[in-house]
Amino acid sequence: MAYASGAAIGQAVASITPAKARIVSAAAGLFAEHGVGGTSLQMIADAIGVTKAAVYHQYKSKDEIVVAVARAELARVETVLDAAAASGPEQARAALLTGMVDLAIERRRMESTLTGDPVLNRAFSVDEHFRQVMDRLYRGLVGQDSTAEARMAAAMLTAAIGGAVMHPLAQDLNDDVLRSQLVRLGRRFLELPD
Amino acid sequence: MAYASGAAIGQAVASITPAKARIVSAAAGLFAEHGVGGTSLQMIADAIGVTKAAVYHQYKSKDEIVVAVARAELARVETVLDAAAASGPEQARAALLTGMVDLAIERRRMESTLTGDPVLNRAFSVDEHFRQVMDRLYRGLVGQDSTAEARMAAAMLTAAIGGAVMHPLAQDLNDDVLRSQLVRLGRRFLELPD
DNA sequence: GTCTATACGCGGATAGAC
DNA sequence: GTCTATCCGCGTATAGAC
Repeated sequence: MAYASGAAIGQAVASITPAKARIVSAAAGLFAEHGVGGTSLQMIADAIGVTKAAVYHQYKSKDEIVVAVARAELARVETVLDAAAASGPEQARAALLTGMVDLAIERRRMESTLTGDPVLNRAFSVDEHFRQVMDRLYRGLVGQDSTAEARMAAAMLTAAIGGAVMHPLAQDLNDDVLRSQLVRLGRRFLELPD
Repeated sequence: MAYASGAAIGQAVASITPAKARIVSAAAGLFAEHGVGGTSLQMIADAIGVTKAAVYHQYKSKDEIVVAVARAELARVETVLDAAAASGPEQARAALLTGMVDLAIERRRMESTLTGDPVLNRAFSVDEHFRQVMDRLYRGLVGQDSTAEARMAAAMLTAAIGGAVMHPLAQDLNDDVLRSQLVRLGRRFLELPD
């Protein structure tokens, strides 16, 4: 399959009908569990109790569903960025850290797919809007300077958060413990005071 | 597909014939690029220039190939652990850190699949031998205590290293810069002296 | 160890009725 | 919006010759 040009990811969120929303929601969960490649339209259809044809009536291809899921997830990151920006320049970094931690915990299962799935990643990596959002995120975390060290710190921090929530070692920790530890330890990457 | 019980992953490394080694090597590369679900036996066969049937002669199912790949990768982690242990208790943590960094850089492209692929992850997470190796790894990194914080620190550090090497922000850094930054920031995270 | 040939089901995708 | 029915290709897997 060709998997859509990432350009579509960044488009304005089209009017989402309830039927489409159900599909995107179900698809997101299945992608998280089986990966994009391991999720069939039949599985998505079954999950919401309709036939494949009904799914196809909403989205012309699996590709479009992938894009819709990616777009929805990206929107959540933007929400965090906006909220952090609104909290003022002083607390922006800390707010960004806690916001990203919350987001990662919320979608715990999903996280690995979002950051690791080859299909999703390829779609994302060529998408301009996605890059802009990520750029905002990294700048918010490490500041304006684009030294190798600053970039690596941001890379490691986001990878650490995303990877830790679904890590086997963290499986038996409840969300609250997980959150507090992630925020606390995450500060070490940013060299923020405890 | 049923995907093998993880138990098989931990079995002693069977005598690996050259034919099997070629398959495992090709499969590992393809898994990294397309994910496990996105990789067909036809792709593996094509990659090494034989037919599907020839592949099936070596491994009775795709499942077995997945297990073999996982086992091979786990063995590399064990090698790092053994080397670190041999370096003496004083330098063990630092040696472990640099060893894991080297390993991650070596398989840069591969890393996301290893840590993120749902199929691989599920096979791993129920595998006893895998857990033992990971236990050794995180004990080596954060010490004997099994507090939530220690476990989270180990999870975050391994995720950070694995995730950072394939991170968009690190894409334009050469291996040497990447290595030194990872070790430096990793040490800071572990609160080891510079 | 590798091949050709083949079975069988599932995946994505479409047509047309309700 | 959803259905039934159908198409086609590819995926896994097996049999048997060389």
